[in-house]
Amino acid sequence: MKLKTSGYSCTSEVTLELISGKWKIPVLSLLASHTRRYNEMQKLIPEITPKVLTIQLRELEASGLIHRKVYAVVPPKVEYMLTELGLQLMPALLQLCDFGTHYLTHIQNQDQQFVQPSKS
Amino acid sequence: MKLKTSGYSCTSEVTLELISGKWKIPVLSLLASHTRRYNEMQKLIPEITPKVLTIQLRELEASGLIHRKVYAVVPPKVEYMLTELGLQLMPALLQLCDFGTHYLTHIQNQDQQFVQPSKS
DNA sequence: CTGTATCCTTTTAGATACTG
DNA sequence: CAGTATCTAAAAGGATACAG
Repeated sequence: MKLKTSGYSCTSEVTLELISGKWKIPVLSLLASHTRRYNEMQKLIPEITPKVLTIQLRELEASGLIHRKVYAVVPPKVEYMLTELGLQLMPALLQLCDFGTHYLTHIQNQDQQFVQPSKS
Repeated sequence: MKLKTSGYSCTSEVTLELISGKWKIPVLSLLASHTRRYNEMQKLIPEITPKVLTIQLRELEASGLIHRKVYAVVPPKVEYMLTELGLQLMPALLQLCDFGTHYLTHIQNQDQQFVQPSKS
């Protein structure tokens, strides 16, 4: 996932590209509060396979949003954490949450219009 | 692209799903300022093929972000515009732009560190 | 003018087994 | 523990031609 350097109609596409990937948001959410180890994330997101987890982590690392800290010990120990840049992404992510929440309630209320109130 | 009703770890994933698609942001950007006709958008985004443009428009319509207004005339006339909900998405989109811009300058400055200043 | 239909390529993710 | 390797499936997008 190398970021294009041109051809964007809007810089929001850059951000979108950074967080596009089925497990990027779950991973970033985990790292928002804690430093996490590989194994730990696998357990917290049981549906993700090791291959895909590795890919998502490597892409986030390559884009500079997270840092991979390797300890030279046996057995291996690797910690992942947000970078300063990754931390700066959080407000935008929160706003996406806000709209997502708004959207879900909006959709729900739309449905309600077609539900007949019970005439008790 | 039917929206899942559960299984999100965060509601930002809902929003992300709504705007994921190679041409969704360009389309939304066009509609942010004007009502647009199909043909008009094809000309403004020349790289998009009619099939894909139709798919993206239909998905945005299905998710309630845009409205498709059909005039019963010959030759056909169809106008696309943001819904109220689509309009409410704009602040989040702007914040994605902000971070995207910030990200690009950040990356650029990182590169600069490896450029040796010329010793004239 | 506003699309559809068909075929093909690319991208992304999942299943499963294995390794330093 | 922290990954790789291989194979397969599904989703997304592009090229091109055609239709009401």
